[in-house]
Amino acid sequence: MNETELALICKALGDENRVQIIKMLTGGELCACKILDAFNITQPTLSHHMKILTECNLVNSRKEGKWTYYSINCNKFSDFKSAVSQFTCKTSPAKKSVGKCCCKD
Amino acid sequence: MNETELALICKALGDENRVQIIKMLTGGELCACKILDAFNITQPTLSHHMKILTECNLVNSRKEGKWTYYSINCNKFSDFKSAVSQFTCKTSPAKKSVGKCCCKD
DNA sequence: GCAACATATAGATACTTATCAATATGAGGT
DNA sequence: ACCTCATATTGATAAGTATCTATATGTTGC
Repeated sequence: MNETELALICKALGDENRVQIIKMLTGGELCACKILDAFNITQPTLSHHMKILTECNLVNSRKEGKWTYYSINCNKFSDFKSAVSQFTCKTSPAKKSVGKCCCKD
Repeated sequence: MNETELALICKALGDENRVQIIKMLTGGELCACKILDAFNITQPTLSHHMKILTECNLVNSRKEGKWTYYSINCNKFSDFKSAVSQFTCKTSPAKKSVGKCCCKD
């Protein structure tokens, strides 16, 4: 996963409502109305959030009759998790600057 | 890590410049000027991005003389990674709706 | 076909954000 | 003290976003 896509997914998760939605969806597929019940937002607002989550492919949608069901896109979500985990945390020693910035070496 | 904090960190990572900055910092501590060199942005813009990254504690800053050095806050970053990985991906079967929404069961 | 329902879209508004130019702050060196 | 350099802050602006109300679309049942 490249940085552009990673940033896009992070942006999608950069809203507490949407994090909560993802959390709900980890329990399995849910219909929009059920998600809506859990929040203090209007139906169009939920629709907006779901669009953001589906457009970055983090969430799948499926229509069945009148209802729309949402679920986590496991493949994309795994990609995201592994992209995040690839940022390994090296505690490199600080470069000693002897009157010079590191940049000027 | 609660959802509020997770969303805050994701929002910080929801900008491609900042993702790139984090990526650079995985190689170890860097001074601001070196980061600036790598981007096509002005110095105040970088300062703005670094503020966002430090205010959510994803990045440490350290002053040494005229220079400011940035590094990843490994603890916070680990917390973030584990919070993300805790969203396990259950591929639960879709609830069969027989003329009813799942919500109305 | 029509009414009821679930969801999406359009349009408006308030808020936030990314960016820049200009300026301030603070540290070192002369 | 003054100049230079690195970074932060301020203020402005354009773009993006979260939310709402109102309306459109599409489905189901009568």
